[in-house]
Amino acid sequence: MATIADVADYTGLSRATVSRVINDYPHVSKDKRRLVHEAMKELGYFPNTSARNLRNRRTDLVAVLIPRLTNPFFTLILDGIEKVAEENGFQLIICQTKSSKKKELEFLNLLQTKQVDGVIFTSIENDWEQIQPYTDHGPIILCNEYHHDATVPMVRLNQVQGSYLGTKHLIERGHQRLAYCMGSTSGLSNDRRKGFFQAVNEAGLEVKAEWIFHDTYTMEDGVKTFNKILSLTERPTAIFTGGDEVAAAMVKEAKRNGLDVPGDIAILGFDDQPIASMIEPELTTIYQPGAEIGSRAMTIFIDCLKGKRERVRQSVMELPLSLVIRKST
Amino acid sequence: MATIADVADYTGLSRATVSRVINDYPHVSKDKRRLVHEAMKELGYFPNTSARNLRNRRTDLVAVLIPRLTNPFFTLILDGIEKVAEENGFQLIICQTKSSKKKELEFLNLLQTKQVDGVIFTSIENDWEQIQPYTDHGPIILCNEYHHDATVPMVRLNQVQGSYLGTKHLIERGHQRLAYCMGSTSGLSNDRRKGFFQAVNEAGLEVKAEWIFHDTYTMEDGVKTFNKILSLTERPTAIFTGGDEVAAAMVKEAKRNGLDVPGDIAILGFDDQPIASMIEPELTTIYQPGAEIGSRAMTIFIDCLKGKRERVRQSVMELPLSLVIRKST
DNA sequence: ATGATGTTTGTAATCGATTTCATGAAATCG
DNA sequence: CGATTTCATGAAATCGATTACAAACATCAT
Repeated sequence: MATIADVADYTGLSRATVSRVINDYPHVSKDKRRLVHEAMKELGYFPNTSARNLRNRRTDLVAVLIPRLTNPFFTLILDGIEKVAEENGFQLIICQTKSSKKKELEFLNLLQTKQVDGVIFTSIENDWEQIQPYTDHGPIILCNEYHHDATVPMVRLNQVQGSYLGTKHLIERGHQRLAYCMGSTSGLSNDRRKGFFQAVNEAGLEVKAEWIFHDTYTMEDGVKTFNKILSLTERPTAIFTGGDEVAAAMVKEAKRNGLDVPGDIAILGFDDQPIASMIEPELTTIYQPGAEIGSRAMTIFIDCLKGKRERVRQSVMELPLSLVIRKST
Repeated sequence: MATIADVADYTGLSRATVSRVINDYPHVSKDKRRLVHEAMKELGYFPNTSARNLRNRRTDLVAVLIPRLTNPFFTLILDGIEKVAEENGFQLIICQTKSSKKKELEFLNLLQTKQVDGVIFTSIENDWEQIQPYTDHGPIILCNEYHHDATVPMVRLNQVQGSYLGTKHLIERGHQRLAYCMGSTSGLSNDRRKGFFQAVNEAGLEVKAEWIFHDTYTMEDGVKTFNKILSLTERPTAIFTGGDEVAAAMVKEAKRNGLDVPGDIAILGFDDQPIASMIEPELTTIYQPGAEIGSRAMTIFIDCLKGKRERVRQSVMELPLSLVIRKST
């Protein structure tokens, strides 16, 4: 492969001048500029990125930590990140953590070894205490995650507001007995729970303990939980779910039981995934602007890198969720 | 940041010895080895990747070209690629082409400038003629794509066999009048068409021209096409579709029209996407082993890089599709 | 003791760019 | 016209590692 020295020799100029041409610096005469361009083409020369990175102490590479590539919500975030990255000449390295603490830390090596300029987390497994030391080595942004004591910029979704919105919608449709059905008890769930009860309390409604369900992640879980709800003597007339899959499964199960949705029972999804508009009736659900938080996070990242923004100070940007009213409520 | 020279100074050893310790070479005495490790920890030293890459003439980075990050089939491929990459110490740079010829070529710059060791295409827009020159700069693998005149390894799905399988299944269920409904007229579509007619001809069935539909990509298209089918005087009893979304839309529309699936009309999906098992009735569909071709492609890539395999010779690996029988046929 | 062999370490070249500083030539100014 | 500024170019240092080669020393067989 041809190097800058080859181009210099070929043209009879110095490496410095060739470099100036490559980087389009001023103070190079028209002829030499042309001469160099011709030589580059003639020799099939391309600047070596590793050499440039070494010298420039930058790689224009960003590591994006993502739990699962096959989770559409995270690829949506990735898509948003990519858009801004592409516009600004950054490349992304994908780091699939599979929600493993160990892997997460391993990927942070990329930062220490300067293989990347910085890191964007789209989910975080370790405690902040573990992550904090790495902030010395470059910008770290939390996207779709919130850690109380994190000393970096965070972009998150306002889950409280989102589930408040959805719950209020159910109440406005006249429902008095609401079931709440969630996955884990993570920070995300807590927020949603908070929004749910905020709306419920505001309306002066009561929610019985037996109307609250946890550990409902998959479609199978959804079917099980739905049947539990059916068997209740005082049965809720609306269900707030933690995801569209679960909601879709419930709709399916409701119809199998001869119930009309939303006539007999209303079901609210979460996430506005493709399924939401594919089933009958189409799901009313809550849209999370995944691409949007990705773009925002990347924009903030770039600002940090350019020093336009403090990178080791906590800052929180919160984006609202929105209600997508369809036919299931 | 500390450099190898700092570690050398700190320990009173030479950079060479420190390097030997970093890379775990033999012929370093126990004490010095320990000494160096202590110094590295003490100084917070991490080897600089750009410097190593420059010297080693490798980056352990692979560019993966993908049309859309939000397309689940491609993220499945990506997932397969990632698995093997991770096992072998490679990182992936994602290059979203959005099916643009221009972007595709731009990303190939990464190869010329040695930012990556090679490239895996999961879709290809340009003619091979445009791509061919880049093979000089490192391994290029085609994954999920086939170009007749490409001089590189290709891993592809046997679409002919897949659609033959699906069509045969419809015929075995007793259907005599089959509708065929596809998206574009790309190579992929041609293959599927071939498999379809292979099965149809084998069974001695006739397919009327009016039972063939094109340009059916989205759910809306699916609804439209379905209604066209409904309005036919001699109506097909089974529909072979180009994707699960389209099939799902058709199922929905069939039910809306009071038709029983599969009783009145059978509908076959393609791709086995999550929706397939979420709708009622669950879709019979054709599974494409996306992760599998990804893994295979990455494995081949590594072999090429290590010189274990010719990298500028055409080779084709074909993986079979399989039928997932559910309730819609 | 001698030479052969193996271990441990260091010196210096190298990978391929960018950039500081110096220098001479050309342009501008009073 | 001399002084000053701007332009065009090159020499050489630098970024931070790896490695070929050489040298010093220890080990071992003869």
